[in-house]
Amino acid sequence: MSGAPATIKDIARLLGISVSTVSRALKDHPDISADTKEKVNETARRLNYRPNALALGLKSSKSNTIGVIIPEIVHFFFSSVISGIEDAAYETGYNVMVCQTNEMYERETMVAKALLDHRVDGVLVSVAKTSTKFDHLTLLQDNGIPLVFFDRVCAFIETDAVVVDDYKGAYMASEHLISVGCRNIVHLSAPENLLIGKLRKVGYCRALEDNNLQVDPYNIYLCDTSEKVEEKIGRILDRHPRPDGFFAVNDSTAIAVIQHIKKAGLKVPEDIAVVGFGDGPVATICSPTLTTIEQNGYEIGYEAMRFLLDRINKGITAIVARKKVFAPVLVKRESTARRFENR
Amino acid sequence: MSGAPATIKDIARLLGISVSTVSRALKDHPDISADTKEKVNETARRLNYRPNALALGLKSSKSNTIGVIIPEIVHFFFSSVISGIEDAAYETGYNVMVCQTNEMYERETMVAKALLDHRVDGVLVSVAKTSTKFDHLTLLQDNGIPLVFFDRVCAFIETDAVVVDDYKGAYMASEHLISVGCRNIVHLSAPENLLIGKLRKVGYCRALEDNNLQVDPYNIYLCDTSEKVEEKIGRILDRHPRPDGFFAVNDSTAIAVIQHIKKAGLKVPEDIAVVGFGDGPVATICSPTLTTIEQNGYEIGYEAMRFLLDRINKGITAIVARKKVFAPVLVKRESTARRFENR
DNA sequence: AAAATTACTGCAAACGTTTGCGGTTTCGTT
DNA sequence: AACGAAACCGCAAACGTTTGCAGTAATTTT
Repeated sequence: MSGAPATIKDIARLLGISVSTVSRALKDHPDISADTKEKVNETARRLNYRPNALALGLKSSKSNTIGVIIPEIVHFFFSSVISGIEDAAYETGYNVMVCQTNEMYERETMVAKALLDHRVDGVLVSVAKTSTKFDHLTLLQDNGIPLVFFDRVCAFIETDAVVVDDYKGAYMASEHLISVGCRNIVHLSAPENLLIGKLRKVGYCRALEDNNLQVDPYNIYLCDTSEKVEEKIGRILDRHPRPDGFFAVNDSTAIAVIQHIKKAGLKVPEDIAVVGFGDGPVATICSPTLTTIEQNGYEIGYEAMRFLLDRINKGITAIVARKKVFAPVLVKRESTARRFENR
Repeated sequence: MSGAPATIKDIARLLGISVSTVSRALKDHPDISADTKEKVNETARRLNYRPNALALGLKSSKSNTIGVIIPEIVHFFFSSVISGIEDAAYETGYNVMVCQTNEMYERETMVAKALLDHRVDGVLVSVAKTSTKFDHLTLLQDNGIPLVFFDRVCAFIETDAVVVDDYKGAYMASEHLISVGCRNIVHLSAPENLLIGKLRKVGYCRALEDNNLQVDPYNIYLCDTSEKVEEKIGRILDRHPRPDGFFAVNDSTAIAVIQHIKKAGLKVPEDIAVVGFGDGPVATICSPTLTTIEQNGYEIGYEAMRFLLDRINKGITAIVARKKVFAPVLVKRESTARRFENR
């Protein structure tokens, strides 16, 4: 009852015919008589025969598996991406190997190699914060494994990418803060080696400049987690003049800021307005609800998978690098809901 | 540059030696001279040689891959579980295939077969809400693939399981509501075919009985998502006498309830106290913050993976079914923070 | 009745690895 | 000078599958 899975050989032995006949019968090959096919199929069913994907993969150099390299799974945006990838993969008969890097470069290189070992047909990757070298990714490409980036793109590698328009999103967020009267806006940013960190910062700067506000370098903090907010928020709120707006690089940072502002006895949005990035479920749960930039992880994952399938089917080199850029949407909520204060 | 991965044959051909020698050299076999080993290793490095896991798997009937069947990835608890599994797998050199069922029985059967096809070394599963037949899971066992359940256990299959003590958690939650003076407590429950749904309901009932409160069947609603809350909350709040406490089967349901109570002009916890289950990050972000039962997904995933590794190493039948039950912890927050009202 | 067709089926190689066994060298002993 | 033993190395089979080719039997054509 509980043994090794049945093979084509087992069927052949049981029926006293050759494995090639069994193989052809199972694939409904015209060479095989209806009678034999019937018998083979019946026996296959009875033994719960299932073709060995490793053998198939070895023979065809196709594993029907794709890899996903992702910084953190426990994260609304990233888990949404995986969900989109999963659904797209399921529809097309692919399996998904998920590898979490926990933002560590070393682990990223390890999992890239593991995916190569497994001869995955393609890899979707969002790079870790700490990754500055990318040999492990070009290694995949050099071995004929197509790559598609999502969200965290690596600028040094020429391939497809699926992202939201980080620059524009940041610009909209910052301009919205200006439009509700903020004049001293702090930006809590992600590291610059991440393209999203850089682009969102540039969007912030540009929005200020276009609205005749000075970009004060002291208003830009490297601060992209709630832990770092904990560390730095005290100093920031004590500054004179006190900032009147925050644009945080992601929602959880923004919410941490809101909580600390409230704890300090100040009011959001009256004293300080806050905007996040991502529009996760927390944005509607916190109080006040959070104005933020929508970023549809599911769609991003789904589209990235479509790109990858294209590359798998057409050959890795057949396509020039494409880019799918989702337009960001500003979702206005309570954390910026105040009357315009003209000066 | 961008071709098929190098094989042991390529190395053999390049060096004019046999594949067996190369294979042994790479494994540092004593039969092979230091000189040859040196040359082989150098060439392997130069060609970026990586052993083909499919070939290894075929030969050894071990894929070094485990499968995870999970209802929904975009879910704090489940993604935490995956994260724990991932980390434990990474430490032990396993890869993880993640399959999302979206709570659909049909999809669960499909992914189970796909995992069987890939000859995964074991499977971790949390069953879908709609699953009432489990042939697809016994199929795995019958093929020698060990199974371990986490959270959503299937009572009809004899194998290891890792869960929190749902009964006790529900008991604690309900008793806590009673202790802050609630006398008319509604339970929003999950379907009974889910063991967690059943156990949490029983815990609720028992807590009431033990405290000399009648269990009113009308106080138990099948309602385990925020959408269902939307549907049913109006009728519930209109009842006379109005409920003064809610014990929801999970946090997102609890928070949806809180939001609707507030919208109805009532106060939490003064008019109605609310307890959830899960202790996700939302519990500290919502307002009032949510009293809830802690459920450490990461630990559950990690431990489930340990169980599975045990079974993989010792053989599927060598172990009697074990159960790891995490003790639930009641985390008291604002949603039940009110003075005790003795009658 | 012989030849040609049709309808089936089997052999063997290949995918990339591992490994038991046997085969050559090369030495050191006597 | 001859022998045994190290020290190296290669052959071939096996894992489960597919597939070109060749083979055999039955049926049709001439």
